[in-house]
Amino acid sequence: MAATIKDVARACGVHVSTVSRTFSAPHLVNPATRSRVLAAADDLGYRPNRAARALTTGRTYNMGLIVADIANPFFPPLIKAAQSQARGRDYHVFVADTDEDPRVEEELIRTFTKQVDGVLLCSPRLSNKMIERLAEDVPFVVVNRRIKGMPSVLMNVAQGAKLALEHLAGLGHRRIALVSGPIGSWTSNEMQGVAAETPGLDLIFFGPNQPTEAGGLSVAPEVAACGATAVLAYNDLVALGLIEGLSAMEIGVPDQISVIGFDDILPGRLNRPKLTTVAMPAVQAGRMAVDLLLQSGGEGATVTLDTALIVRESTGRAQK
Amino acid sequence: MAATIKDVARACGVHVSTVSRTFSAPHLVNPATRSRVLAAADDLGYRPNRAARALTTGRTYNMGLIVADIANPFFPPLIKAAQSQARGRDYHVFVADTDEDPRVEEELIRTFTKQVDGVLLCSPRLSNKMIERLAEDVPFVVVNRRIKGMPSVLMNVAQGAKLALEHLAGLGHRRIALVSGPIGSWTSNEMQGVAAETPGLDLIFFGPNQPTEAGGLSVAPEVAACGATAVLAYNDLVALGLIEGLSAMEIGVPDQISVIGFDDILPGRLNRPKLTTVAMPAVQAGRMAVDLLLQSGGEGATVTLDTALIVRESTGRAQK
DNA sequence: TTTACTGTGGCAACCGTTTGCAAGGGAGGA
DNA sequence: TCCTCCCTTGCAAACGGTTGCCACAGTAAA
Repeated sequence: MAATIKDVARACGVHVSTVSRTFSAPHLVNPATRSRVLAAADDLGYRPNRAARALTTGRTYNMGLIVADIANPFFPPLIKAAQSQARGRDYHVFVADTDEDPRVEEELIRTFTKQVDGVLLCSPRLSNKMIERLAEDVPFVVVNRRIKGMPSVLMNVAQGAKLALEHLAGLGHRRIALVSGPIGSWTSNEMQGVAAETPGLDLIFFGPNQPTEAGGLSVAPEVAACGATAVLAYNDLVALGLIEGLSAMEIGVPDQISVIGFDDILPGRLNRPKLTTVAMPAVQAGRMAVDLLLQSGGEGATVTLDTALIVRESTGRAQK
Repeated sequence: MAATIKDVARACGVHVSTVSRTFSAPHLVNPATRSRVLAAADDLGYRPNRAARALTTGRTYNMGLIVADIANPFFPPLIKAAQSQARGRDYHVFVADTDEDPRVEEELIRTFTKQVDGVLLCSPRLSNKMIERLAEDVPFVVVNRRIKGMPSVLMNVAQGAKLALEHLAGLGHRRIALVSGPIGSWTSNEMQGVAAETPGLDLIFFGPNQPTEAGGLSVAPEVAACGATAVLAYNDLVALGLIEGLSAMEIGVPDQISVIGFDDILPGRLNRPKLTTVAMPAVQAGRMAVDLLLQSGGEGATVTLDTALIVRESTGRAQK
């Protein structure tokens, strides 16, 4: 069995409280004693049991990070950024995947409660109301969702969508397909909102769709049939699936249809044609989310991060 | 504050032990009492504190999953499979990323100790010796690494490499470049072993390399210069980077050089040319690893899973 | 010398749960 | 009627730490 605080105490003839203080309040113990304790601890391979410590202090020094789908390349950079930021603050991040299922999401949050000091909720599929209820048990920071009074990290999707639409308009596109994401996605709503407000465009909405390659693949026929010369897709995965589906139908991108995605994930950069996309500041968002959780103590600060249009090869002039 | 077992006990006039038993040993409590307790618990929104429970029982019903790089698309399917398998066994999986850094890996394992019942170590970068030492504190299942006496899930890399080399030989390739992965990678060693034993081939080794797109990109010039007509890459990411680098040098794949990867990740399927690769059974591996951890209690069972060659567009006949 | 601190370390309660032990009550058999 | 036995529940000690309080030096100030 692993050594406990008692073993260390016995080994160097002091009370457990002295050992405890050696680790959690070193200034309260005499340097000589302290080094004796440290030596004994090192000798026995003692490491404080974080779970036990959490029981009395209420702080676990862990945080949870819940994402809808780890397999979506958008998330890993965010996750890595959060983990490394947390590491710098002496925290650890536990990641869990909900499989896009709100029930799993809720269950996961419940499990995290009491095992972590807070949860980073990325692109949640739960309703605002539910999230607010769960927030009574554990502090949240939500990413890509706006909930009143709750700290959140937002990516400026509206701005990105605007840039994308302007880019398409500049290339002569008028009839544009909007391929949205899953129900309950804040991002999807933002996109649609901006598009609807932009004058002079002829929009066709498709959705809801799975936010994956498969989702894009399956709407490809409808998109092809609707007469749009350009597509704004929910995310890069959808865009990629769409291009795949389109080229299976011998429809060239960007020659016959232009496609823009969101996120700027790796496969989009490797794809032929390379994907034009709205880059989301995932790394920054991961970092900010951690900081917000640690600083705010649950108070509702909102951080909005800018997005940027990256023009590559999947968009071109509209054909007449 | 969240309700504790005491609140529930008080609310329905029984002792805490009765409440405890209602949840962890229901058959020991009178049905009438049980339902009273359940009602009160529900009323107060009581949920057992898993950390506190773990303190006495020694079981957390959590397991850790450590991967070298979540951003490598190879891992997410494995992670998802492990999570869903674990969920079916009433367990939860916490994922952490080491950034390919052995020190972070060790630190993470230490953090997990006592917070989980076991750790799934995927493609570890730590030395065998270190892993064995750490195994004294927490049970492991290692994936893609063979360590004596330790339960492990292996993917039959040797078989896959053999298939790949046969495929290349069949296409007339003789001079083949082997682009390996990071130091300490078992997979890399397996590949090299098989290649070295295959007669009639003229092999050139390149390595160690980062197991990423960047790694592939940076060896591209050397590979191009070495005169090989085909490349076996450590994984798909490296293969993709390589193709990218090669095409930047106006070298066509597969016309001038054939490339085979390992893993069968999504970007490889979307890439142009679509990547020929050795598919790794990541999903199966994730499931098996969970089962092994739960069943074996640390005993050293070894499971080997088959791989399969998937021929797509990045390989072709050798040019004379 | 007394007084008043200050630095150090022991004591014990507590965090939320589990669990071995024992006691009380009722039922059934002798 | 008395004795067992079983069912149900309470009691209290753990699990591995933390922390407020108190006591015991020394030390410096009065």
